[in-house]
Amino acid sequence: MKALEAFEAASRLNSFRKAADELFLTPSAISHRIQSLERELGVVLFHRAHRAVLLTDVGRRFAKSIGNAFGTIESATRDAARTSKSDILTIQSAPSFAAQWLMPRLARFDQIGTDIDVRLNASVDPVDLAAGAADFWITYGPTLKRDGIITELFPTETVVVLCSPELMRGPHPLRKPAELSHHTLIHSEVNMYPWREWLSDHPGVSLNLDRGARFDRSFMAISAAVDGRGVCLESRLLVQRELESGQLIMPLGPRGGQINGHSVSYVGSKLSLPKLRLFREWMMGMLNE
Amino acid sequence: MKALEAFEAASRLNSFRKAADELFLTPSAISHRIQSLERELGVVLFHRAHRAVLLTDVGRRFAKSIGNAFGTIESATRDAARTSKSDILTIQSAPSFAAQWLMPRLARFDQIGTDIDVRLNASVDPVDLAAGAADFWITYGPTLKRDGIITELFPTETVVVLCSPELMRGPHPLRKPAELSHHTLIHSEVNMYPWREWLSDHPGVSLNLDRGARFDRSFMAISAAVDGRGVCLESRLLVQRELESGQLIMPLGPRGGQINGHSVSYVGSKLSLPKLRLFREWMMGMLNE
DNA sequence: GCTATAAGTGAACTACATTCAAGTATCCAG
DNA sequence: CTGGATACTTGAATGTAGTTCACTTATAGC
Repeated sequence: MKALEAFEAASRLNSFRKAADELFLTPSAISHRIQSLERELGVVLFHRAHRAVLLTDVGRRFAKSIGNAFGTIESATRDAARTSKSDILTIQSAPSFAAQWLMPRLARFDQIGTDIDVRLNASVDPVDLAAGAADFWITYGPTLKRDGIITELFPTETVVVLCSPELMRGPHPLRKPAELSHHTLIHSEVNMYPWREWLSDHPGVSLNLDRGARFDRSFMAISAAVDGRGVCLESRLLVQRELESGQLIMPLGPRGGQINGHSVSYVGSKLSLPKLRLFREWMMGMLNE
Repeated sequence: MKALEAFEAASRLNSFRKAADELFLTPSAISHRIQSLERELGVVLFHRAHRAVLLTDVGRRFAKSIGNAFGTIESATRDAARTSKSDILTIQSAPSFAAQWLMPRLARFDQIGTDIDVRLNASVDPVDLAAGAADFWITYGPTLKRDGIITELFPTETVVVLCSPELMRGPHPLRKPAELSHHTLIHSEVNMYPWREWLSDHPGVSLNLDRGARFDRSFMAISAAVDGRGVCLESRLLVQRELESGQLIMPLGPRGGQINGHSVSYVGSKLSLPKLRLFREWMMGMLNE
């Protein structure tokens, strides 16, 4: 093994002395190494001439292969060394969950010392888990079953009415469902529990569902509500941060419509990989907190 | 370096214990080696789980490259080890010189301990020395100069009349040139000193040049003479063996026509290769003996 | 809860590679 | 032609790096 190292250098430099210099050894060491290699192979690798060494035919062929091998080893070593984390975990997530839940918590995952680098793609595009396009796929809404793919539902989410605390200090503080009529409704178009559903759970309240702002992403609706532009109806899962910081409040209380919106899918057999198991465990733990 | 060996085995077998068994070491040694490799690279290569190890992402990538590199090293080692001689020297030679001079002497060249394997092609086809089709090209007759190609003339050859000793015991022993008329002439068609030339060097002798056997290769003419089928006119260079063994004699004495028939060509710059220099020296030495 | 297995740790040892010193061979300069 | 310089070889002495050992930790199966 070490003999090969010496041979590689000596064959490249056509000199034991130069090889010795390169490997910070004495020429004697190179000579010993090459000799042991020649003994092992039963073949003369160098012609010892004048005051130089010259490769034999086998030596030249051997040097070529060994040179290649050392090249790949070197580049592989460089590649490995410049990597910081050992594992890369790719997550494709529904944009709102990514923005509202994952992103704020990912820093904490980095800090539990797992040496895993998380790549987060926020997109609604379908992803081919089996092909390895991502390790986890977090979706909102119904999912389809596939062979080998495990889909786990998130804990049941509660959809509540949310608004900025500023709004309570305005001319029409919101204390009862009926008072919603004084406020701008913020609609999330893909929401599984939209204002229409809310209305049917609150008979006696009448609202004009045509007015208000419409967004196709929940995180935009939430952002609008934080800005005081109206009242939104979103899952508490997505607004934990805003509730904790006081940017949003639940004017009609913490109760609300129950939905099973989010789920996470992954290739079942890949759960043996530590990076998958660790992340799944961490995320499920956080979700159930 | 040794760490890579351990890593290669461990990654392939997914177990330190099995890697240890394969390398005739203790699992502890593998553990130390892998750890030093991980320290060097600054990257975790294996997840240590339960009672097994599992490659990380970088580990897997690294293992792939290292595996390839070890594969080429192994096959190169096998190739080199199954070679017997270190160098292969390819000679293309005029057929008669190959058969009559080279072949009988090559065994002696093998025995001077140069670790060179000689491949001999007996053919009159032109050979592209510059392209490495052969190391030496031995030709008979005129040669053309080319850039970088050195052509050395052989020592002057003497062309003599030759016949089987049997012929001397027949009804017409051959003692004077004029007595040739009683014998069958054997013609070598490519000969530079044919019977016609011999005749003009021996005025007063008359021979019918149309009769007799004709061969396009000297070695066939010589063989015919050995078989007692007639008298041939060949270079002493090609019949040394037959003269020594007594299969042929020079009935009219050792003097004869002087020609410069054979020459050897080679790429000048390749003479620095020991195999070329050694063979050229050996052959020139033998020719001048 | 107990046993068996696999890997991790740190100290002690040992073997092997390296160095050292002397030798050989070749080349070049005076 | 002689003497110095260079490059590799050789064999013994040395020193370090890699291995083993004894023990620990952790997990899985019974």
